[in-house]
Amino acid sequence: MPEKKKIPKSAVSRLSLYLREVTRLEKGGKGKISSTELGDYTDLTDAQVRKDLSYFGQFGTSGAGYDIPSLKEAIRKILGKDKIWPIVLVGAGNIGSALLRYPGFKNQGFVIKEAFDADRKKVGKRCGDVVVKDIKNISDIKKNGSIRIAIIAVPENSAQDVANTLVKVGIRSILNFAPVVLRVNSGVTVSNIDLSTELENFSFILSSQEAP
Amino acid sequence: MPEKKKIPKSAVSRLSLYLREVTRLEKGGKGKISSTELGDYTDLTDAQVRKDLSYFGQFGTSGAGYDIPSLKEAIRKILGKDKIWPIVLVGAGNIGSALLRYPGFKNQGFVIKEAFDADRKKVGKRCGDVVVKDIKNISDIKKNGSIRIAIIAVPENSAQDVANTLVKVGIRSILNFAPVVLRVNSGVTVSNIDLSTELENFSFILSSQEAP
DNA sequence: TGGAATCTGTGATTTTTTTCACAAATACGG
DNA sequence: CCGTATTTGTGAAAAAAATCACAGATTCCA
Repeated sequence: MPEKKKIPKSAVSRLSLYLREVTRLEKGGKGKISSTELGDYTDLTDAQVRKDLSYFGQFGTSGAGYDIPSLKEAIRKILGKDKIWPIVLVGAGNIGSALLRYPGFKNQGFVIKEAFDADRKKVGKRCGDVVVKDIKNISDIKKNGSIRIAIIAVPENSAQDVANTLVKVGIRSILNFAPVVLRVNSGVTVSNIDLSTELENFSFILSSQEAP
Repeated sequence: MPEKKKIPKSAVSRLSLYLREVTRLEKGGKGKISSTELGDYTDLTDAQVRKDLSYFGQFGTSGAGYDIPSLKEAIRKILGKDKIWPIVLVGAGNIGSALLRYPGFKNQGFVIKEAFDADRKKVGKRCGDVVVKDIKNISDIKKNGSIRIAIIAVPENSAQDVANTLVKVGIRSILNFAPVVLRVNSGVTVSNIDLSTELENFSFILSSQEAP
C-alpha cells in the first residue's frame, strides 16, 4: 500500500487555494508555474506548496515546474470537483436565503437542490432556483438522488435537531452557520462558520495591541 | 516578565467557544463547571480546556472547577468584549446585505456602523440599521469614531482594491468573503471565509470514502 | 552537446500544538 | 477535623505540521 502518510486537514484546504489560482491563471493563458510562484499567489512558502502537493502525487517536472492545465485537472479530481454535488439547505432566513441566491456555489459544482424551513411564511417561496419546502418533508431528499452535503442556517436552538434529522436521512457532511457545537456520530463531518468567533479573534488582537 | 509562552491562534478561537457556552450556562442558572464538563459541551478534552485557559491566567479552583460568572467575565475581557466594536462593511450584495440584517452581530457587541457599495442602485438603500453609501466616500469612516474592523463582501475582482483602500483609512482587521488571497501589510490581520473551500473539504472526503 | 541554472520531491529537522500525568490545592462527608 | 474524592495548573512527552536543505531530474542556451 503506497498511501501511508497522513494528510493534514489543512493541506486539503490549501489544495482549494491552489486550484483557485491555477484555474484563474489558466484562464489568463499561463501554461506553467513553479512552486515559488504559486506560493506567492497564495501567500505560502514554496516548500509548503510542494509538500502539500506531494501528499497527493507527483505533478511537477524538475526544472520546469507544474503544467497548469494538468495540475488543475489533477486537483479537481482529488477534490471531487469532476462531479456535481447536490446540496440541501435548511433555514431560509437572512443567511440561508443569501446562500440560495449566491451564484458562486453553482459555478463551483455545488448545487443547492432543496431548501427547507420551519416557518410557514417562508414555505412556498422561490429563492434562487428552488422553492422552500416545509421542514417536515425533509425526507424528500432521499428521493432526490443522493444528497450527502447539507448547510444548516437555522437559529441556534433548533440546529441540533435539524442536524439529527439530516443525519437520519443520509447526510454525511454539514456546513453549520449556527453558533452551536453540533454533536453527530463519528462518520459525519461538521464544519462550522461562526462569524462571532472570527470577529472575536479580531477584537482580541486589537485589544491586546492597544494595551501592551 | 511573566508573559512568555506564545498563545496558539486556535486557543483564542476556542476561547470564543468557552465564552459562548458559559454565557449560555450562566443564563441557565448554573454556577460552577469543571474542565471536563466544559470540554463535553465544546467537544474538546478536559486537558485542552485547562491548557487553553492557562494561557490567559488562572481562573479555576482545585476541587471545585470554574465559577461560571467570573470565568465569563474574564473571557469577555480577554476577548475585548467589554467594549462595543464598530465595523464597516463593503459590498451590499447577497451576502453583504444578509450580514447587515443579521442580528447576531449587534448582540455580540459588533455593530456595523457603515456600509458601502460601488453599485449606484444599492447606494441610498437602507439595510439593517444603516444606509448604504457610495464607496467613493469610504474615507467618511475616519470621522465615525475609530472603526478598525471591516468586512469585505465584494466580487473577487475588486476585493484587493477595497482592501487597499480600507487599510489606508485605518482598518486593522478584515473579514474577507471574497475568494481571493488578500495582500496586506504586516500589521493588518485578514481572516477568510471561503464557502467553496469548505464545501471542497467535504467533496474531498466524500470522494475518498467512495473509492477506497 | 555540455555546463550552468532551475526546480521538484522528500527525508531530516525544527517548530508548534496537543495530550499526558501528576503534585498541589480545595471540597466535603462524617 | 481528618481522610477521601475532585479538580486545577503545568511541566514533560507525544503528535502533528511546517520548514529546511539537498540529491537528482530537467531545461535552456551558447
